[in-house]
Amino acid sequence: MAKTDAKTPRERYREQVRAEIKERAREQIATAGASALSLNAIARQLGMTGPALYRYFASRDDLITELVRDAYRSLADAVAAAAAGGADLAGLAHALRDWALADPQRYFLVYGTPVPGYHAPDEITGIASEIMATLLDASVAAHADTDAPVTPFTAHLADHRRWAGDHDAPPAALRRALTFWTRLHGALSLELAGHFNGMGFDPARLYAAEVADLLGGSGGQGSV
Amino acid sequence: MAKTDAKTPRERYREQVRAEIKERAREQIATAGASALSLNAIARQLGMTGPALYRYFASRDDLITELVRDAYRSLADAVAAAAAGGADLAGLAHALRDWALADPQRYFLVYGTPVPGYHAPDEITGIASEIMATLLDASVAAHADTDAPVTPFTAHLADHRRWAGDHDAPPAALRRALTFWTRLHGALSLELAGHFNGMGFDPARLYAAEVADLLGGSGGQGSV
DNA sequence: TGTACATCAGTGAACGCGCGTTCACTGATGTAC
DNA sequence: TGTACATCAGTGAACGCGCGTTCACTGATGTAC
Repeated sequence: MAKTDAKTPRERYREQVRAEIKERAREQIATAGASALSLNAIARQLGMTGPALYRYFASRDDLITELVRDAYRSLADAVAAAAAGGADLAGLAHALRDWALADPQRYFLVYGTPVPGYHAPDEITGIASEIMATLLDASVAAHADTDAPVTPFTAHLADHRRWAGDHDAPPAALRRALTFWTRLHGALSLELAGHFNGMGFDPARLYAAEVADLLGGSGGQGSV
Repeated sequence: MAKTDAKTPRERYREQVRAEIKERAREQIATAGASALSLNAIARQLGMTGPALYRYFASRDDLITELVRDAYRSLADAVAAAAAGGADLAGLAHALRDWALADPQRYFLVYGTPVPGYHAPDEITGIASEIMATLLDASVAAHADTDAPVTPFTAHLADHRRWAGDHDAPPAALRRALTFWTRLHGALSLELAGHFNGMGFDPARLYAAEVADLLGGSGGQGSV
């Protein structure tokens, strides 16, 4: 084992430089948005010339695609780690928020304004499925499903569950996972984009209220 | 009256050219995203040279800011028109979705990834307040408030209602208006960004279910 | 109605810039015998 | 251990490009008397 994946000094150096390039790229994005990312500027920060970066990334687009993939991967890992640590749906929700607040621009790399015409590589859709699967597991574990009423939408989901893969979650759990995703994204993305600034209330409380509502003891919207 | 706001031919011409510039700008944004907007390209499409545009807009940033303001204005008008036409909260929700689907990039001009460091002019925050006020009106009219339970979050909102201006909506209505906004934005923005693509279910039904849930007859998440 | 003047839309040349990317190369690091 | 060769990170020059913006100007449109 140590034999096969032993790394030569050159390999280790390569990986380190790649990592530094990405790090600077992330800084640029955080500072001025993804569209401002410049290979030449990154090279300058690393004390190199522009063309040197082509030893590490085939093109600017390649670098960005890799940053997007890393962001997805990081989110999937954060959620999976929380689940592995025994978190329930509420725990996942707060892991999600922590992850988002730690680096808002990383969040927008995943959920921000799409570039028209851009199509995500398969690897990314695979990671998205991973996240969904973790959500579905927690959603099933959130019980309350046995006596859940059948509604038009849960019925629709029961018939259109391609996105759930081969997960055997009951319709109410499908609905809960989906709602978890859309509602929390709504609250989070408005918060991160600054739309709550100056409004006066505490975004963390809004978020907590939405989470509590999702677990939906009694009365839906308005119960927390 | 006809005297004071009568427009000279020159004024009418100016307004028309300004409108054409904005129209082309919107097309560019819809095609390649806001970062790809180019004054020279717009001028070319209008059969002019680049510098001519400076008769109409002080700078590229100025043009973009105006497009953002127009987008806000258009949303406020759409919502106000629905309300004036007697729409209830559900009606506003569908007016919002129609507006968003009519031009997704316009939606992202309002709710998309923020440019770090950009601060919206006062005029825009004013329009945002208008929208909120319309939402609050409809939220109050959505009754069910008398017997609404006091929750930690509604109590918090009762104490932090700066965003509601001098609207006298009761706490449960504040909560409903806010939730309306965040939940529908969550569902809409994921749909518009293409995150539901290939998942199999019908986004319109998801949206409708969230709307029904907001009006919250019986059982919160899971009732529709 | 006609002439003299003011307004102002649009041009064309120019400035300075930074970008992504290619290419032939140098020189250091690693490998084989 | 030492020599010959291969690998490969990084350079520097160059290409072609398009950008936003300024400036002095031309020429058409509108205004005043």
